[in-house]
Amino acid sequence: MPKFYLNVAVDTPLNRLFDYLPLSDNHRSDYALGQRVTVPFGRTLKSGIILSISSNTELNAKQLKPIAELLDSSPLLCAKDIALYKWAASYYHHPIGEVFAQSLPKKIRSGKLLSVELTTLYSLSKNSLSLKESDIKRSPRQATLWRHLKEMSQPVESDSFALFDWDWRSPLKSMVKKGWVNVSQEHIQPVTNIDTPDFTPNPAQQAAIDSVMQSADTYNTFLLDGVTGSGKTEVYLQLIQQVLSSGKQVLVLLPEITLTPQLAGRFKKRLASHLVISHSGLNDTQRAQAWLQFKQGSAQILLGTRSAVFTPMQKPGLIILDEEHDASFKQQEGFRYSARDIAITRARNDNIPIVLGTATPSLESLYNAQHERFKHLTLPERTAGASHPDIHLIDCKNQQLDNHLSKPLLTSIAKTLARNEQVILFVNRRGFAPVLMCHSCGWVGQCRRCDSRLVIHKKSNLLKCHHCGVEHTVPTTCPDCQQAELFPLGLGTERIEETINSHFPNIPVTRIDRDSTRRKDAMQEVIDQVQKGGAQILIGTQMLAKGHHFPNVTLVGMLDIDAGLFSCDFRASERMCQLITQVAGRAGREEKTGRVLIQTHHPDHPLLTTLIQKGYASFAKQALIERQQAQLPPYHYQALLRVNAMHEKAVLEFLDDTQQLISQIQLGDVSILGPVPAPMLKRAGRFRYQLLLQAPQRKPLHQFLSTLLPAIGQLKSARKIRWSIDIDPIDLY
DNA sequence: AGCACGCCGACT
DNA sequence: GTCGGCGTGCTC
Repeated sequence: MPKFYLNVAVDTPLNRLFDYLPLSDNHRSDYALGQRVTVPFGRTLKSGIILSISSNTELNAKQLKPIAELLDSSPLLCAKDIALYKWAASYYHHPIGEVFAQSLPKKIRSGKLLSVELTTLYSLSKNSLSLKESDIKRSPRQATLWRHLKEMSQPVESDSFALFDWDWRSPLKSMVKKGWVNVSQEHIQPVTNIDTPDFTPNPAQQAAIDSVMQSADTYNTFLLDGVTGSGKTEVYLQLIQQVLSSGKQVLVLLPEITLTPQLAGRFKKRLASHLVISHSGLNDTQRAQAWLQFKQGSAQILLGTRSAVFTPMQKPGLIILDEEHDASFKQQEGFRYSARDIAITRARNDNIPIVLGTATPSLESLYNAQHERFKHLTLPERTAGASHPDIHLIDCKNQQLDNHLSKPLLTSIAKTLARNEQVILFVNRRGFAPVLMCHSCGWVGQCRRCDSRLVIHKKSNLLKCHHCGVEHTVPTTCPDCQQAELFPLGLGTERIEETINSHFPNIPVTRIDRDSTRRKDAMQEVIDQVQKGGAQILIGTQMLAKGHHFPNVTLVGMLDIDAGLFSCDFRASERMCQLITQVAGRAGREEKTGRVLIQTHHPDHPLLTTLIQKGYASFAKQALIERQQAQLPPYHYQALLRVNAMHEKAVLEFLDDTQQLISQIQLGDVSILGPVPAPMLKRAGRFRYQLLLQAPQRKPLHQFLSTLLPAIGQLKSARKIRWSIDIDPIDLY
């Protein structure tokens, strides 16, 4: 029997395959690429995937072990899926085994369970249909269930009872017992009542639908660029319907916060198809089920967040990625990837169209559209009922500010409240103030573990480091000069909350940031409270800007946008303009006109004036032109140089070293713009330092890295510090 | 990444 | 003696 070796991608941070022997009584034909295995690795068992089978190995017989178990008789992943994972691993320079492990739902990765669960369906039996309401009056819960089932007029899943806030299980059980309700086990969920509203696309929507459908069987990336309220969702729904009717599947990717049960419900109601959902809020079983059903083709639509981009498709038809610019499509830890860019690669591999939707396109997507790599579709009109909000700048130069609130803003707040309407104030920093300073000697509270400043949290009386999580109690006297002259500098959500409370003592004020919404249902409670209506003020960070829609909010104040104008992060201005545009789009939709007031010390800053006078599209065009004039590439490559050091002393050495390293790295045509004065992140003895790297011309990321990595390799062997490079998965083309 | 091995200083 | 902190090397 000819010998053969299984080349397995093992779930380990080592970037290579490992050779294993087959099980002793197995034949070559028992094995295929894409099968899952468990293998002995070191002294533990790990899961892995067979990526190739070879007839020879470089290892000697003593080093080889047989696999522990073959989990699949037929491959779980097909050649196309494997190719995508391999591409991602090489593109993002991440160990192949971890890429496979992180791209598959936990239960799929290791478990043996691989069958689609049957769905239990409930429907009224024939004899109970003839019942009258009065016959079941004695048990009101059964009556309610009866009415519900009668109304649905077709078999329903148990989750259709979720709308009742009482335990429907036992009344349902007794109804089954009495023969009123039939129970059946089905393979596929029923298609629920379909809403088919009379919808006639406007000309722009129709044009967008037509261009995508014209290339329904070929790869193309469409940038669907439409302001809030221009009807993007309707375009998606029409496209999905058309693709489904040709018997193909659709993958829909959304940012984390957007994928709410409400939205999924809206899709379900409109599309006569089996739809599954995948996001981080679901448990392992639910995710594994969605994965399987989509892979096998029993579900036609998958609605998911970032990680769903890896779900195999039986019959690929279309990919839709909404809010294309959203940062949550980027995985920022471990295997760093951009779901947007992986989705584009997938569409290209599968030869299907992909639609990127947004009201505020990222600059790189806009650049790609300008250079005709993407097709630019615009939806300029707002659909009926939506109105434009006013945006105004408040010049704060030489103005007297009351704890960072200007007079015009305070007056507007008072007027809005008097009309019984609601106000949102944006402050992009949680805590009370970002800096604690000594008036006597200039001492500033700094984190001893990172080089960032400690944020004052007045409610908990703590100084917190927002990077590494260190907490100290707030000192009463200066640690350096012992004077009791410490004062808070700058603003945060807590501070604005305090000031607002003193100005409007009788108005309910809610603070919304990561501190106040940590509790599980806290965000939902806030939303409920706001939807009750009445005059109130919401103070929050940008988490307030996304997803939720507060129709009674007619005034939005933005308090600290100047930081976005001068940040060293080259994406800060882009993000700030996106935020303003999103906020403006949300303020007072429908019958009420919203007003956005932006406090700034730089009302003449070209970014702001362009944005406010001409809108986001003009700002973005302008920003791209400026980069060209400065002979900057349309985008930069950003890499994280991560350095492992062992103890505190090594940090200082490392800091000095970094300056040296920068001068020593020979990067050919790649230049280093310098270390970003971003804080170092320290966690369990690991330190991070950010460098901004720039390639002079457009260059695929992996080429760029092949210049960078050898240079780093030399330094790595020359020095006794361990370091690795992590790529921020932005700007791929 | 883990984990073991092995080297050296500091303790009942 | 031996306990434990951490530098080094290995995982098919």
